[in-house]
Amino acid sequence: MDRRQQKTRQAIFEAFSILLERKNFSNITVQEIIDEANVGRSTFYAHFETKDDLLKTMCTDIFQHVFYEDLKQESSHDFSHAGHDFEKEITHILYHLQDNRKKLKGLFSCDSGEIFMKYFRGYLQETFPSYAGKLHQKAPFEYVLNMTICSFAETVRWWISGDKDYTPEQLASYFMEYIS
Amino acid sequence: MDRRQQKTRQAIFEAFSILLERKNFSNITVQEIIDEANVGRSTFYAHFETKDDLLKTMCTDIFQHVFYEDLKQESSHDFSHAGHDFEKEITHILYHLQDNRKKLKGLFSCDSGEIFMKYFRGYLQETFPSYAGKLHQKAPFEYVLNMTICSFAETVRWWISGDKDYTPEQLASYFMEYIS
DNA sequence: ACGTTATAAAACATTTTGTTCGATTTCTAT
DNA sequence: ATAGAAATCGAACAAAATGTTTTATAACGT
Repeated sequence: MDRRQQKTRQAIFEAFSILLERKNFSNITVQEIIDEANVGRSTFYAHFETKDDLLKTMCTDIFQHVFYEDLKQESSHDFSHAGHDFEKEITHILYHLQDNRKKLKGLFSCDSGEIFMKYFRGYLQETFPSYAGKLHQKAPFEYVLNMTICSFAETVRWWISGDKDYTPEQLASYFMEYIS
Repeated sequence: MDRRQQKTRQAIFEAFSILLERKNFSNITVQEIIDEANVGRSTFYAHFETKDDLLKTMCTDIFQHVFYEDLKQESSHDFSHAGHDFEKEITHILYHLQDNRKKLKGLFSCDSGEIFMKYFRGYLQETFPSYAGKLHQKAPFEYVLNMTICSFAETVRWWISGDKDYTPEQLASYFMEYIS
């Protein structure tokens, strides 16, 4: 990828991130984004179809890092094998999310939050079913799984949006206690 | 209130509700709303400042009914007295929400969902703290309360959005099992 | 150093928004 | 029933935002 493209892409991402902390996604105009990012109008549209597209791209971008590139580098995470510890797994994800705190905060805010959480839940669908399956409850599995995923996503949101100073270990233990 | 005002207000609410099931809040134009509602442009703006205002008004409108007018008519709900049963309380709320299923479904959908859930959680803040206070967990009260409220809101969303045919009693028991 | 490709800047058509005004209909109170 | 008040319609309008196109310039990779 061309250096210039990387630069503009990054500039737009950062500008967008900053603006999201200041105001709602729906009230942000393309004009404001390109002013903050200091790029031309046509350049924006060369990279993204619409503002929605920008948001979606940013979501996949972040989660791609958190769930694949970062996590995959560490060897100790084979979800499928028997002795695997769910709480440890959660803690690891929290560490990687913590590293992206700055980028994440804006995305959690009001309008964009809905889209962002949708993506987040999508990625959690890959990790959580194997754990939720072990909980034997009277409620339908479908319900328990959905709730477990939502609860984790909300836990992270509460942590990041509220600037809570808990460590990943603490937060993971609170979460585990809550869903147990 | 003038009959004409009631009629247009209702027509706009219904049109909006129908459109929300078809497409995202942010992609709905005022033009589409007034076409569907069959009212003039100036009439729309006589009732609501903006599309956002319409959404907010509709949210408060619904919850006002569900949490005050409907619930207050029944005598058996004194949250403060000692023998009060949380699960019964939940069940009651679910009954009233069920009556508004049609109106609610659109509001839960993507873009509007974030605003709607915010209002929903706001109303739950009045009911839930007294219950969440009784759960003694290691996690901060603030966290447990937030999670309990979110979990209930998500439970309702899952129920309504997914057209699940569980009775309020069933759903309440699933929820109670989940948070216990 | 060369051809290629991204960007900037400005101009533009289009869409959506929100306002205004006069004519018309519908309400309420008497 | 009727007169006065109030809400609606519809059309026209200004303002703002979107998305596209063009050309010249600058930065890139080989």
